[in-house]
Amino acid sequence: MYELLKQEGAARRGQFTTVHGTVQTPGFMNVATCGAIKGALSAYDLQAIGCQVMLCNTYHLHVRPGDALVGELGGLHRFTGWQGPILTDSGGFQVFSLAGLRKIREEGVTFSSHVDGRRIFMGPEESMQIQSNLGSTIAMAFDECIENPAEYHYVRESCLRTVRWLERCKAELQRLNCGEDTRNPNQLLFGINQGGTYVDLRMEHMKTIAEMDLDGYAIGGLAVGEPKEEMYRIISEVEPYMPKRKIRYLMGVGTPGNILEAVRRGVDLFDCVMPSRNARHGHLFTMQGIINLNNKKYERDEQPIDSSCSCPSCRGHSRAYIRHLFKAQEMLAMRLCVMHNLHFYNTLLEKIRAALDGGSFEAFYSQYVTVLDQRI
RNA sequence: GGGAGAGUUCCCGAGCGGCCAAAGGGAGCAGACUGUAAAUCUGCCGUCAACGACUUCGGUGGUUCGAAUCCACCCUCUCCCA
Repeated sequence: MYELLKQEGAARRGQFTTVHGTVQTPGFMNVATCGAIKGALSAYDLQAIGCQVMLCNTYHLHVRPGDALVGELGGLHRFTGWQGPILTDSGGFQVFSLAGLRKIREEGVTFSSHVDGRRIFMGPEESMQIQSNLGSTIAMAFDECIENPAEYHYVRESCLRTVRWLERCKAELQRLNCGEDTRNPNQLLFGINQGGTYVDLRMEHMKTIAEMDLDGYAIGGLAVGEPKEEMYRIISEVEPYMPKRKIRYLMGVGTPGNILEAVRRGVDLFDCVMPSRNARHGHLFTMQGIINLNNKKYERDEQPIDSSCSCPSCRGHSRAYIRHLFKAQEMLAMRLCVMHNLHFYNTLLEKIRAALDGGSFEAFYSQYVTVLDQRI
């Protein structure tokens, strides 16, 4: 259940209560596609970096180790050791990212497994069954994340199909939640807005799904190649049609600046692989901007990654040391950097919440919106 | 002392008369990354006044229109026999 606590312009401060705990919003969800944050972080580490929600992936866990196995072992919470809220993405993004390996039909999508090539069929029902087996707190509707650019006609047909798929998802999850052996009878369902870069299709689609009384509403299919101004415009245009009393999630976004802009336009939840992936590649986020620790200029830099940061990595580790660990290909380099970047994202959202609480979000926004995405 | 083999650009290592500034790795330097097929991928990597020029393949001479590639001697290293 979403509760709106305070508003500054379109920006919302709220909280979202689930059976696995309450999420303070705006909030960031930490991506653990295969049940773990890449970079050797355990569920225990998630507490240290201020994680509120863990995000796992339906397709990936279905391929390996198999949702039946996870279910048999008590579901994702027990399996991973993370007791807080878990959101499972539906596999819709893989319809986009595994484009070369799949075929879309009305019933669903056939994938060639990226692991062993075997054929995998996933439609709305299958996606819900898998997510039910996984026992996540929040299930995402199975959608088609459309590539960009795409033809108007194709996008319109795809949106209509995504609506039909959403109806099937909702019906299937209701059925599963009533089952006797269900892992989480309270499993929630979020719908996903699509429409590419066509504002009229976006609005029409949003209006349609807004009437379906879902537990939350996501905007998908953004940050897939379009200019960021276009993404901001689409969020602004679609936002008025999103239910005010439901939580709103912008999928897969983004840079710290993107997040600030989206919060300002009324978004509550985010997830992104950028902090973890970039960390593994030596790119670190700080309140002063972005640094690349691989650069020679940090060879003798005794400062921590970010002097104003209180994460475990910034306590007692210098840039010079972590740079050395990268060059020596020590796993600790990635671990320290992933912890820092995720701590940074979770803390950034915490700062945004504090600003909203204090009525100073606009000031915070203008101070940091350009600084944070800058290379220094 | 005798015999066999090897010395290539920062390192390893291909090349064995022109298509060679010299394959491929590695190292180094820089860039990308947005619901993760990503500890990945891309670019640069002899020098310069740079769509061209110059200097490189242990050293010195030589053969040839042309040599990293062939010949002679020398230096260094490795292995085998004494």
